[in-house]
Amino acid sequence: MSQTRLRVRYAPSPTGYLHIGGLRTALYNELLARKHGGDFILRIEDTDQTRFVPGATENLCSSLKRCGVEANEGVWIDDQGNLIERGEYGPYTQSKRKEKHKAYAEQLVTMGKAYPCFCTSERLDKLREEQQLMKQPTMYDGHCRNVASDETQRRIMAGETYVIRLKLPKEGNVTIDDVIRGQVTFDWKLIDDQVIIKSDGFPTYHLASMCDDHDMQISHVIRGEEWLSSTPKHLFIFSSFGWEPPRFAHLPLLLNPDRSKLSKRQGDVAVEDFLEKGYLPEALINFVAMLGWNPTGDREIYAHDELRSLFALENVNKSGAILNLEKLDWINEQYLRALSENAYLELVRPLAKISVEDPAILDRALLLIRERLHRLNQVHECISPLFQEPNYNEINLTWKAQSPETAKEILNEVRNFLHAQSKSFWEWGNRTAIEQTIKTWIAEKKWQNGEVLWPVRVALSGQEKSPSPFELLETYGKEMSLKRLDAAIGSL
RNA sequence: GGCUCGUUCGUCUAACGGUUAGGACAGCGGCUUUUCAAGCCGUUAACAGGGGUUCGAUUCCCCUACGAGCUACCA
Repeated sequence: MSQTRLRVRYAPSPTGYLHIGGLRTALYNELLARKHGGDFILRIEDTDQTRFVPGATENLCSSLKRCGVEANEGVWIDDQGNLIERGEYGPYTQSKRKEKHKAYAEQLVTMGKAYPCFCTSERLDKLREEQQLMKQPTMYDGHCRNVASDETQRRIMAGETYVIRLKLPKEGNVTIDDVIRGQVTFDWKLIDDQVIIKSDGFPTYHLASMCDDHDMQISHVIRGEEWLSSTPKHLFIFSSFGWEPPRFAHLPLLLNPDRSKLSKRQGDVAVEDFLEKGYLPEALINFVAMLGWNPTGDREIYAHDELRSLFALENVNKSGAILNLEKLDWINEQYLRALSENAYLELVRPLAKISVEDPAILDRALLLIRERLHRLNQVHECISPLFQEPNYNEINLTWKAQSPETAKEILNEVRNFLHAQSKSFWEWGNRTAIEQTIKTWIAEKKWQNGEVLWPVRVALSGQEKSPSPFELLETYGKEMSLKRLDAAIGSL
């Protein structure tokens, strides 16, 4: 086998957003390319004019970019949001290659590997109906397969609309050698004479994609399992031209909880929605990479670069995977915690969406809630209770059977004790010392921790469930802490 | 209906003929503890079924069941 350069491609259609399954396909392509020092190409397959969505290509590119799955060739979005193409095998937008496809199709016709078909869609519909009624396989009946070439010439000249279909063998079989699935065999007679040029002159996926793959010297076609059964047609195109086909690798599907093909109806599938919900791109990549493949089975967290060096296409699973969103949350937490304080704060500050007089206090609070966060979109709901004006009538300031009088008395003593503390007591980072000082003092007073700490904590947070009083004191500082204690005392 | 693919704890997975079938998430229990969260420790839980091949099958082969994909002038 010739020693060709490894070149892979991700080739989505611009019909909307980047699907989470598409992200995984793109990622596996990218991982393989990076692992072997090959090329990863992004090609846009926009041959279906009826499904084209304006802005979809930009969206696709920017979602990929945000996730760090970047092609080194093909369609690319620059920092200004402009689409550009780079590389020697362009154009990388399929509609711009229409003439090449048409020429290839005509070449197939002259070679006797394809033929023009004049059947109307009405005839085809009727045919399919009849076949279904008779429980026959629904296939094109070959009506135009053997029309004499001078007649087809005449009808084309007469302006009849037509499509071009592949003239597939009627006997024998093909076997494809899939990197992931091994050998898969199909009978030719069960494969339909696929349309390769539509009546609007545009090629279908089958022709366009394979010709482009050849022209762009793609060495491995890594795509979803839904393509497995059309691979024989693709192989036929390659062999008709005498081209060496790429290796094929069909990835298992991503599934809904009911095991059907993952769809929008059953939850989020758009990468941008996941990002919007506050999953970190690195976490999403990590998650999606583990859906169908794991380098060892005893580790869950892998950085993108590690994946690049460990990836092995032949070890990808054969069976589909349901998304375990709880695990995604967990992975996201791991990444959230691994962030440096500054990186975390910069990410999270704009999401607090509350106004706090002292920005330093807000930062401290943001750090305080970090370990309670699963997703970034929870920042606001987590942080805002800490800055709401407490309403002490709605919550229980007393611990267990404690009387309000006792609570009030204790809070008063705590207030005075705290008031008397030196400036260094209130410094950020002093949490452990704060705890120690207070606990020692409680012990000296012969109090129980609970009868002091519950009222203090509730007075500070205004919540029955909250971070510890020590953390709150450290976060709020002297002024805010005393203010809240006073307010609580006043309410009792 | 036809063709094709798939099937290890609820979920994601490890195992490439010999293991008490491992890990992770979730669940459950405990510890810690002023509450919650986190953390730590422990624990429940799987080879779809039946035939082969083999000294030995989760692993290889066949059948069945179930699930899925495809069956367009969509990709």
